[in-house]
Amino acid sequence: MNIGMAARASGVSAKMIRYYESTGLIPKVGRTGSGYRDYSDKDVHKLRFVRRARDLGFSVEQIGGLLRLWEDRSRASADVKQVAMSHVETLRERAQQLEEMAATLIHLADHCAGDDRPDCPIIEELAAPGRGHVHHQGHHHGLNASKPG
Amino acid sequence: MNIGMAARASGVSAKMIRYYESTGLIPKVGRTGSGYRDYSDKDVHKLRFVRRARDLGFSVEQIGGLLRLWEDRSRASADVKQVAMSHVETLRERAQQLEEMAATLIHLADHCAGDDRPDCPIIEELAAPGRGHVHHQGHHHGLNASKPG
DNA sequence: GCTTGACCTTGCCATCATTGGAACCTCCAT
DNA sequence: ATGGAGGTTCCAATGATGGCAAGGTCAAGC
Repeated sequence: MNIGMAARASGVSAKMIRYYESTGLIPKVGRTGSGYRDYSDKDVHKLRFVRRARDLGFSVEQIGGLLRLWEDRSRASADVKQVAMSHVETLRERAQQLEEMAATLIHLADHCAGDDRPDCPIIEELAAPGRGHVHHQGHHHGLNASKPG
Repeated sequence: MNIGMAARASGVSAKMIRYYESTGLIPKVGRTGSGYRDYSDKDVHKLRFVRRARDLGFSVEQIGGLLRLWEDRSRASADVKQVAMSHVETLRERAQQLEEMAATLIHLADHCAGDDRPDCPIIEELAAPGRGHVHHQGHHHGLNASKPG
């Protein structure tokens, strides 16, 4: 099966399949005589696994761990559960931080008339860290890069 | 004031101050005879504004808009409020998606014994999209890049 | 057999915010 | 004068993905 077929069947773009292969997340597949990658149903199965884990917010690195767990028939279900629950915690922390930001903004906006006058407590609060509630969490990096939708 | 001082006073790293200047988010400041950037209290004020807006999850691009609104004394408070509320909505959507992922994982984990036996519905569900609840949202990019903590 | 179009290959660039490092220059205190 | 702290520029990397370009390949139709 060509990479395009595998992409359609797995929901992982051809681009990403090649990327996953290049990073070692998934093993190199065989090639046809002319150099085309050749995928088996089993390969597609693995790609679907990756896709679903991505949909659940696991990083590619974490998925590497999940794949290893998947293929290790002797591992305890507790090992998998531990990874899953640890990820749940991370997800919830992120969600809560986003909601805290939203709450702070709502709070600021509540005091803004929202009419055609220029006075705006939102801007003023951003400009002058007065009595406001803007939580500054430490390094917050790439927070905006998360555009899940 | 040197860039290091300005960094400490604003909470924006010197590195990022230079970056913001290079992208035009903040205007170029004056230089001393020897080429050092020289910051006034007003410059630091602006940097603090940027910092606080970043803490609230605004993108650098959005902050550009906020700075323009800040400096436009004739703009209506409604304009600011609109930007803020629109951002609130974005934040809440992201938060909800993260929570949906968490809920799905919790659901899977609920059916996992979490003991030393290998049978694990979490892995099985990832492997075989059976009756599960994994929501696959479309493009979801950079979801993991958001490591807020 | 030749053309056409769809598909594959590799490789490089862009994103977004941020950090790190190298190589070099400047300031200040000893 | 020397050392160290801190400034300057430029380049690279992160993570996951999309996009584009130049070229090879395959299958269908003429």
